[in-house]
Amino acid sequence: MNLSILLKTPLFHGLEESELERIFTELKVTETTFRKGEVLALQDEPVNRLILLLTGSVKGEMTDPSGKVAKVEDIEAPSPLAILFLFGHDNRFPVQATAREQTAAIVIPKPSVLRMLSMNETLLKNYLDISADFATRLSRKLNLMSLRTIRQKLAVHLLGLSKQQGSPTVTLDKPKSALAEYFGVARPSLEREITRMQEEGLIRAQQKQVTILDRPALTLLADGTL
Amino acid sequence: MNLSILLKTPLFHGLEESELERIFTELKVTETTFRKGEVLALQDEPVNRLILLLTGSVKGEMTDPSGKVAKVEDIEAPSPLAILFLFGHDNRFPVQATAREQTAAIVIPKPSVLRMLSMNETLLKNYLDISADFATRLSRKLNLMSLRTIRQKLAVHLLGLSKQQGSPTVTLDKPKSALAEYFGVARPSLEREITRMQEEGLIRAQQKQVTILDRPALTLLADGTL
DNA sequence: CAAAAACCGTCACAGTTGTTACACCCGGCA
DNA sequence: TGCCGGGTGTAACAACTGTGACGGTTTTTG
Repeated sequence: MNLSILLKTPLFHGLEESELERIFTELKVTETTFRKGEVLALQDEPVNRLILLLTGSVKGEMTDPSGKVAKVEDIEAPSPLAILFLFGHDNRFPVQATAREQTAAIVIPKPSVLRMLSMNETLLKNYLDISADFATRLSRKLNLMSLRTIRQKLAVHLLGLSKQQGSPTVTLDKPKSALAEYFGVARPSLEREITRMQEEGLIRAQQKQVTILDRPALTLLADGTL
Repeated sequence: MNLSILLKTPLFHGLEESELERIFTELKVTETTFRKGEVLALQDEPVNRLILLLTGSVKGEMTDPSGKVAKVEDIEAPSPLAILFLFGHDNRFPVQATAREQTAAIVIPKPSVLRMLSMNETLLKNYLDISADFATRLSRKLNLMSLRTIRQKLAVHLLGLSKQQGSPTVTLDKPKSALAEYFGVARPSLEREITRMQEEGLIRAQQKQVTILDRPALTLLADGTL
């Protein structure tokens, strides 16, 4: 197994190769490969193992009882799968995971994960950090979704980007259609709101570049004061 | 310090008292008391310690730059504070935590938490389970908030309650006004939707009792097929 | 380089939701 | 008993958002 790839992943970052080898040997961890279209995990199946993607990518689909696909999420290697749902009571995969291409992964049974985390404090910290970051994103998105109007969501998101990029002029990270989907709103509605805010002089938007013109007003919007 | 209280909390459940004592002695964990109104944690302050409530309760407030209070959440002892945000990068308290009454808590610095979790596998599993359950709730609520219409939210929520209570007739856990707030919608809008669904024969609602009459239709709604 | 695909901006219209307001019921409490 | 306060049911109207559609632009890709 190629340990050097693993050492570059967030989960095993900072570990010595020898240490990792020791752990994997003791836990009898093995590598599995999936061909395109193969299913790594079924929706609603209990999560009893940790799946770590080494190469390739996986498609997460939420299929309804009626058979229609609801939500899709793509996960690229190297990355863990459903790390947040490995523990807890009544923990099941929220989506069905299917290989989008030839994909290599290591699969570690839940009890072994526990042992592994006990064996190395760095590993434990990495695991906790990854979980927490995931949870933070979840929490942030929940906050966003809790906002009433598209205007507010835009305000919050733009201020966040501005803070993150350290400039009043921000570059949108995704196409606007994807942004609309992220907000959970229709694309034309998002466009309309951008147009309005521009007409009102709150922002200036050209292509993927958006400049914040009236920060105080945006802040008020984000606060829900308005 | 009263360890027997702690042993009943989810985090320390299943541990021997002697074991817990050993851990706390080694980590030099101490108990702190807060008077009513004292601040346990500031909003946006980096989370560098785990706060475990022993007795009393805490009020979580999200204050805006303008000084207005936005969201409130209450946490009763015994319970950990912001357990999900202890790790991760750029992890800060999402709310300001203020004691609502005389409150006792133990505060464990982040490095000590890591050591503690390394020392005992049961403790580690408890911690991971608690985090995961929290994340699951978060995820579930996010799903709910992602639904477009109030009708869908109601369908999902009712089906969930029905499954949980094991009966087609469910008892609402909160007053309808609180339910509306949980959904993030206006109360009259929720009432209207309940009325409509009753007129259409999907449910029968009287007071806090709601009976599911047309489960297939509700399921379709929940799937987003409709 | 040309065709295909993805993205963008905009519109009219329909549907859903929020707002505000009023009446009612019920339990606690002086 | 009579005055609250919280929770409930309902209504009219305004505001916001989604839908479906169209033409134009940019990017990808063979």
